[in-house]
Amino acid sequence: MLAKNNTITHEKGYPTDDRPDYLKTGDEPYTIACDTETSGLDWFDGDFCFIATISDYDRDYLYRTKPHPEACTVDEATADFNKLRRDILAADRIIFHNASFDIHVLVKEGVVSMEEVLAKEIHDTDLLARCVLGAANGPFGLKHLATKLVDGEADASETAMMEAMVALGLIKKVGQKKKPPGCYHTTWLSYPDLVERYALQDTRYTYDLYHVLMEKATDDDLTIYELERQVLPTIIRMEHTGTKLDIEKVDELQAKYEGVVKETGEKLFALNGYEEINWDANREVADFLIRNGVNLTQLTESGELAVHKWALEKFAGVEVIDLFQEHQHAAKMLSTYTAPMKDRDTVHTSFWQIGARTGRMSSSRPNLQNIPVRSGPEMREVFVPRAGYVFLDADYSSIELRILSYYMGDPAFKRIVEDSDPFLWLGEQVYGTADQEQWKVGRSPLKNGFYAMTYGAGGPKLASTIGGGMTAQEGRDLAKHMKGALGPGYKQLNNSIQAQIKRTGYVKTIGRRTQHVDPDRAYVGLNALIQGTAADVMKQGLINAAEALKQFDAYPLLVIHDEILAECPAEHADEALDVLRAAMASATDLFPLKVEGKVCVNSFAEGK
DNA sequence: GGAGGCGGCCAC
DNA sequence: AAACGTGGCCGCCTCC
Repeated sequence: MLAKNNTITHEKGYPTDDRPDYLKTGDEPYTIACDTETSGLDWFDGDFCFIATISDYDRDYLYRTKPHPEACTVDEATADFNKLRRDILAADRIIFHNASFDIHVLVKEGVVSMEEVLAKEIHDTDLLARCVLGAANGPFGLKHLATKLVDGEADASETAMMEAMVALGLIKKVGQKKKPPGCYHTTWLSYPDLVERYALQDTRYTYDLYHVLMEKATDDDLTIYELERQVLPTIIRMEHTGTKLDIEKVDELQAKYEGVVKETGEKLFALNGYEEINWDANREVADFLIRNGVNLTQLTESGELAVHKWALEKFAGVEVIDLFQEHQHAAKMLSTYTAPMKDRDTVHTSFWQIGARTGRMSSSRPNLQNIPVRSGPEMREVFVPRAGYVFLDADYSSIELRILSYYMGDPAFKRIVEDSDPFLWLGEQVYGTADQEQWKVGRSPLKNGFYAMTYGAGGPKLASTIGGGMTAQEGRDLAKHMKGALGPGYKQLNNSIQAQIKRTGYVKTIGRRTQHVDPDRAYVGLNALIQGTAADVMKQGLINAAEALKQFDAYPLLVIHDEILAECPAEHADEALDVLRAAMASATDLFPLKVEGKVCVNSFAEGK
């Protein structure tokens, strides 16, 4: 049974003597690692920090920032809080594991201001690990990395605390991931020294991990890590600022989609002989559709009858199909998009700075990088500029094609990409005429097909991407023609990338970012190189954009892969847009970048 | 009840 | 010869 023990002090929580010398870097700049223990994960929404820990080259420090009935009075917590502030401000360099979260917590608690902490040299062992080990080689949790690189027993350190949580009835079993709100705080109240030892150890792991990874890092790794470090403050500020929502518009959309669900639901209910049916249960839906005369044939991965929209495409116009599709779309809008926005004035997404293995960012809770646009602009009307501000929406135009032409190095193709509409040119090459009326495939599907091909699609996949009843053989022919139009440079590039992957297991982007690719999937190499290079460009562009927008009191809010949404005082809109476009375009001079942009007075919907 | 797989669908 | 890529997240279902 776990014993309570409130008497330990935390001046030295780690056996420092047996650590290698390179971890004991007492030199300037004065370097600390810092970690916070919080009641939950929503830094902007009511959670609080009860412990902070700092490790430097030879000591571990604990700060109880909230009182504890047995271990810490209000006065002691106040003293710890003030000491924490002093010690953070005394550092030159601060290492976090996932800096974004801890910085939000420290700022929200009032320990330091955003400007005070971002003035430090901030490091992040999550980003560093992804740069050094390769972003495809996760997981990147602190415990996992520490076990691999610092202390083989690190994984076990969590077990004791999990046992305490089980003893308290907070979780069912050791290893359970989902924990109730305030779980760590509640555990601290009963087992303070246990939780505090755990907190101290994490910070020590973070400090050591930084030095171990720095030892391993190549010059290239440090180059790309430095880019990540430079962009980090902007991303934290974007999360902190958040995006304003039109609450009434959310209500309006919710009411509209609820109406659609109700109306289509009632008609479908009637078609099912007034028997209840769960429209999210695919087996039930398949049975229902068959009973209504729909001849389903396409199968899912596991051999069930598929009811997804591509399988139902050929039945378009059949009443039961149209009703079902409309019902599902409305349900999707409600559950995924309106629900997380409901009754919120501002939405603070979390960005994962290296969220994708290629180096792209991802967004979650909620994901603001996949707000619907193809089915209509209305969901984007929910996102509005603050009073007195407008949005600036700027995106890199056909950046992937520009990167492809850069890597191909073919001057003629380069000119086509830079000076004309490359997809009109492509259609002309494929169909032998500039007259689009005579093309079998229009510009837009051709564009989709082209990207599918460069990402490794074969004939059948290409055909299904383009749709319109194209056969697999026609898909193969089209791929052949498109490759022919690109000239020998395309094949040479693809071959050399695949050869390098089979030889070394990776390729490197222009930002020196390593793209590890499974040699058995070497055909994804071109995509990895292009998408990764686009990510490098965007990150440099975001750095430039944030800096350039400052003069107008404007700032970025969102990054959607090749697009930046910024907020700007209305009176500077036009000038700031020009500056933003120029800043993004100056991200690299290896190839010309074209940036298109719009001022959106009312909402995000005007960007498209 | 939680974890994870699956089917499905939104974006670039 | 053939293989589209990168994500997040919804609800259902099965397993434990």
